[in-house]
Amino acid sequence: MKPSHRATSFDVAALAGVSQSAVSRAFSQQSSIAAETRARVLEAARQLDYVPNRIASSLITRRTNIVAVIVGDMANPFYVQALHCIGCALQARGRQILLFTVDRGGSADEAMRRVLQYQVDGVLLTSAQLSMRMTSRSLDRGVPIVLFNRYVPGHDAACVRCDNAHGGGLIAEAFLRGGARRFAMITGDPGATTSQDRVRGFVTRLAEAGLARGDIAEACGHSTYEGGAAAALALLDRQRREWPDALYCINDIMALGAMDVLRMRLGAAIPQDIQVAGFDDIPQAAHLSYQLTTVAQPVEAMVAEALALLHFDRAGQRIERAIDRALPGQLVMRATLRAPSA
Amino acid sequence: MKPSHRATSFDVAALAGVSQSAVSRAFSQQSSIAAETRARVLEAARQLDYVPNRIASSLITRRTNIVAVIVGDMANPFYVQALHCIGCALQARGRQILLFTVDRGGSADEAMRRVLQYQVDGVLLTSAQLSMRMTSRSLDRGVPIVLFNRYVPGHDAACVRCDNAHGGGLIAEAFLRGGARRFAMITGDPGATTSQDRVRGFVTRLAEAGLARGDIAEACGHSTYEGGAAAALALLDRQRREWPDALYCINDIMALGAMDVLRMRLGAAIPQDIQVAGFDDIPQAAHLSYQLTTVAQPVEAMVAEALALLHFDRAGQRIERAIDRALPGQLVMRATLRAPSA
DNA sequence: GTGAAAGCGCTAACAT
DNA sequence: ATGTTAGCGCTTTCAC
Repeated sequence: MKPSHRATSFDVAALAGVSQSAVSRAFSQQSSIAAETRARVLEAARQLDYVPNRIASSLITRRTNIVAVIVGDMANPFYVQALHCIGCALQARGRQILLFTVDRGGSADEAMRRVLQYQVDGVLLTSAQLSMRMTSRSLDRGVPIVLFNRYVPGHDAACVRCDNAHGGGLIAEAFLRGGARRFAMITGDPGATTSQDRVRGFVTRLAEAGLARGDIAEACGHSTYEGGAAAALALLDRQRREWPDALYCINDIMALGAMDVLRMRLGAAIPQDIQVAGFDDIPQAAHLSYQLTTVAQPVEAMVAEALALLHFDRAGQRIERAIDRALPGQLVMRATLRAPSA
Repeated sequence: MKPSHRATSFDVAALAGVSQSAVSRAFSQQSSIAAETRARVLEAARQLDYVPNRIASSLITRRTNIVAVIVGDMANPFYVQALHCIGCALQARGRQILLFTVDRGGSADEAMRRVLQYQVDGVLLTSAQLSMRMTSRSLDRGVPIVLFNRYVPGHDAACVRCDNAHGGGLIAEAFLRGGARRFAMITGDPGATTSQDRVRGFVTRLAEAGLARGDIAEACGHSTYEGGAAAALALLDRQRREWPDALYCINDIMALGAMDVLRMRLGAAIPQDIQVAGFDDIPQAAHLSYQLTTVAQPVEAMVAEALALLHFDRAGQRIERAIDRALPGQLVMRATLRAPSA
């Protein structure tokens, strides 16, 4: 017969005929306890369906094994992918995600205020802005923060990101190899370094080929399928002969919207009439309908790096600040770019 | 100057010149405390950047304000949508999600074992199987479980789902109105009631129109884009004249894969050569490239219902079991079905 | 190797 | 209305 309520370590101790602290030791790896005693405790625990209460233990150990993840844009498959990846990596280390969602482009300060109520071991922030003040509050309390793909110059928090400028350059080169002459781009949130860097790398590489930024048509879209579609329409809904022959979208989700408008609304053939490229390599980019050429972010490596920066091992220690790790992305050639003319 | 470590209620009490319990009361709504005292406490808390530690308080209140959400299929946009919706609804009530991911089709038992280490207020399970034994363990401990779209007959846990059979019928009727004669379907995990019900409703309605199940071609795909593509290929890669003129996919993500194979690999025109319908109404179904006719699940209502069944108000009380709430879905007509011939 | 005892930060009686 | 006190379930010295 089972107790109607959770068994505690005292219940187990009583059944096993040992002290309560022996029960605690039985469930800890590095405790000195006789193998025979541990076995007896574990058996008693099994009978009572006892599992140590991590919430209770965290009170004294000061580690909850919980990491807060603040996601700013669940509508972008890339961040879903990242979230999934973070979850797997964390679970493999016996930790869990406490999830906080923030409206697209919104401030994470409100979410952070809630985060601080829980004694989380660290905070991972994806695609959301966090004020300096809030960052300091968290860091001062000994709660490390790592920004995922959202570097803020002069910001105190550590940051892991794809080398966005480098990736933008990769796309520019691929376009040039494909024989593109007239360029256009769809940019994202002007305040986000992600967008800025992806644009800068692209423009810089084009400048090396003799193209002035003024010659590159551009529209700013908000980073959704619909945003990409609207931006493409604004950019290209005019006389066909004025069209660019290459369109760079600073992320895949907007590229999908742009492609659909191009083909379905404007009657363009891709890549014959216009070449298209994105950034991120979300799963949909590989769909047969799109076959989008893009830059793949090294998500797994980025997640591994981010978790490393959270410094779980040396809890409570001084947190290094202003770290910025940029990992190179990789060009994934698909069907929206012309193969280099041989 | 700030303390290098988190301030506690004692620190605040000392600064405000009150007792520690007064601090606790100041942060609780329904406590009797003089407005003047509360103000003084709150001001002291502000100075020390104090926030009550929910982990600590949950030890005595036995409520963590944390709800475990186990997600079995992050690759299916529908469950991402549901997760997002759950997060928003929960946050609005001051609660958070502790996220657990499980491999597609895998058992949630292992995740549940981890869930039980935390004192969560409830568990929401989407797209994953949970053994009876594990369900009982959770329920016996007073941790309520609600299955989201994964009804298991005879299972003890409460369940909220879309009326999948009804939805399947809706699709069958729409196909019939569109003049379809020869039917095919791509089913999902044979063990999942979601797939079974969607198939049953479809087949039943077709039977009423005089079609035997044996006349309906079918292939089983695993519920991904690739799975849908592979199933479509297996089902239709033969002489064109043998083709069905209507293809029902039991979820949208497989429908996208099937459509792409149909158009790009098999040269079919949709809906002229073959009509297609899905189920879920994921965001991609509305993309211009797909314009997929489907059944929209009432996600918001389902989430509201699921949270209601978690019974946050009456914590620790007897949990009703074997509840099954099926909410009707709604047909969303788009371009992959022919309009009824007038 | 094991038990006794002291907290971790908080809430909730219980007095006053 | 406020302070005092006793825990919530656990880990961790500290003796033995």
